[in-house]
Amino acid sequence: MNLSLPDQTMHGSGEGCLDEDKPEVMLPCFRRNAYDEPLSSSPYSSSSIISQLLRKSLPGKRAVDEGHFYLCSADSGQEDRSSVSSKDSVMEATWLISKHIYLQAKRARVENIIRVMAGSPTSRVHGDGEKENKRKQRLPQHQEHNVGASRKPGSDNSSKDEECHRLKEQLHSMQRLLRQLQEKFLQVYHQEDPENDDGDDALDESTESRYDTLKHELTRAVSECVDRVFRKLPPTGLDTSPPQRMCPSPEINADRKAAQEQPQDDETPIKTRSLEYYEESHSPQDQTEALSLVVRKPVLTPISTPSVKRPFPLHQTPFQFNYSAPLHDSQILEHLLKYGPHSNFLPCMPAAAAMDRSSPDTVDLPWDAIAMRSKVTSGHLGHHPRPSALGPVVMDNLCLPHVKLECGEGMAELNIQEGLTPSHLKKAKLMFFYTRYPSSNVLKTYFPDVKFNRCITSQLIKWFSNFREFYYIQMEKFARQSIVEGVSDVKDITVSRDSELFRALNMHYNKANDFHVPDRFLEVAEITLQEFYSAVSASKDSDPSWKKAIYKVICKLDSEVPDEFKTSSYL
DNA sequence: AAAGTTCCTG
DNA sequence: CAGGAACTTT
Repeated sequence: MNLSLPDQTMHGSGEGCLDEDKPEVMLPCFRRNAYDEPLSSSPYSSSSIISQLLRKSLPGKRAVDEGHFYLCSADSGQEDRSSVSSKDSVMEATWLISKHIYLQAKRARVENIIRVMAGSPTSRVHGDGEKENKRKQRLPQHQEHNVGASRKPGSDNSSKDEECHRLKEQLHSMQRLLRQLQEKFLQVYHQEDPENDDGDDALDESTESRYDTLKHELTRAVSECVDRVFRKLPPTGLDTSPPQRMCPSPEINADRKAAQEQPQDDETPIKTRSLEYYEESHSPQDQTEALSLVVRKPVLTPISTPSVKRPFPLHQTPFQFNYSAPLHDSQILEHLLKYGPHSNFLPCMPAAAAMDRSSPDTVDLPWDAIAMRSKVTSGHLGHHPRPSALGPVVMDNLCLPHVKLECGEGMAELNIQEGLTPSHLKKAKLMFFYTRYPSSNVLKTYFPDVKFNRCITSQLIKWFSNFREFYYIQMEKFARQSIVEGVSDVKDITVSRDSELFRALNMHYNKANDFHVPDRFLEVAEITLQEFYSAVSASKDSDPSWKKAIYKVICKLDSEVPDEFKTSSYL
């Protein structure tokens, strides 16, 4: 059956916002591809999707392998495969993949609906259930509700509803992740692109391979996601949970308390739920800090090494996660986003990259068995000599079954994770060590997993405003204190990691003390303190706006926030 | 007018 | 930290 997909999805509203549920937001050149016919007769083949796509769009052969996708062959017949093509092709591929996923999933859903309807003859024939009115201009908050013919069919067909919801959720989840991936691609390119005057051949080379790897992993991940969607279609609209492989016990680092707070997904629908989290006792003192550090740890799989590989470079802050919503299946993508393609630590697809070398079409691993979720609270407030090395390590992994969660009942919208989570707050705090006055643009790029709107933006800005407030209050306080203590020379004003001031600040922005505060911040703090000291010493504080001058100085001391922070849920 | 800040409160 | 008022800046 050739299910031509409804095409009302093609009114690209120019450009602009990467509004969520608009998978159609594609580059023009992808809008009219020959997607109308199923790309593959076997929707369950998880790997060759991209290949098929490529083969389809370009008769030529050399496509996938080199990681170079020449997609718009039709339009750009004269396109010279010069240097630029690589970059563009990657992005295009990304978009294409995105589109493809959407269509595949959509088709899956349609099939599902049809299948369901087959069982209930009375159902309306136009079960198209999908006519998302991309009306939502702004005020994104509001729930575009869940289309779908099976919205409130009556009192039965609950399984049908669930399926639809689940599918849609997955779609959204994947779309969001894809968008993030796309952004990441762009970021990466924009970073290494501008003036490569450094002209290191070595650098170029490594960059090249980086992209290749990234691309391949993305491709694989996407394929998996698509495949996953299909696998999810229950033959009978019911249980599809594949055999679940329990995850071995996690290794818990002694110095870490474990997690708590289990998201609102308590009522996990029946089966699928295997062990969710390993709950460890956690010190009551930590309770107050709703923040939890979550670290992914490789699930022990046949191939994973016995020793737990540290999921992050020593010099780097450990990744912490905190999903405020149940994870979806597209964890591979999430992983890519968070850890990057070179993390050598693919919890979702254990060593997929590594082992996959030989068989491109491999990976038939049941997601349910691999997908896992780790969680851990940021316990201890103790001081670690090497915070960054220790990091929040304890975690637990679990085989997260697939989706569940139907938010409440009305479930006006899928779990799009609209708001900012405690993890975001934590991340923002750490970012403060680098920038005290981040522009909204910076915020946008550093919080790729956040769907920005006025509220979110203001909230983030407000956060930094609050951070600054605390910061300046501390500065003034300590400046006055040192004056009282008789410090007579500005030169005697210093800020080291041993300083009380630093302690206070660190406690505020890095409570868990698992982040290595950059030296630069110490410098900035010192300068700030000196500014306050000088001002107060000179009795400038008599002027109602004496702080303004200081603010002006400080805002110029902002520095770039490390790229690691750009990953979606870093921290 | 809108965005961004600071300041003050709770 | 969120809200809101007041003010500055664009």
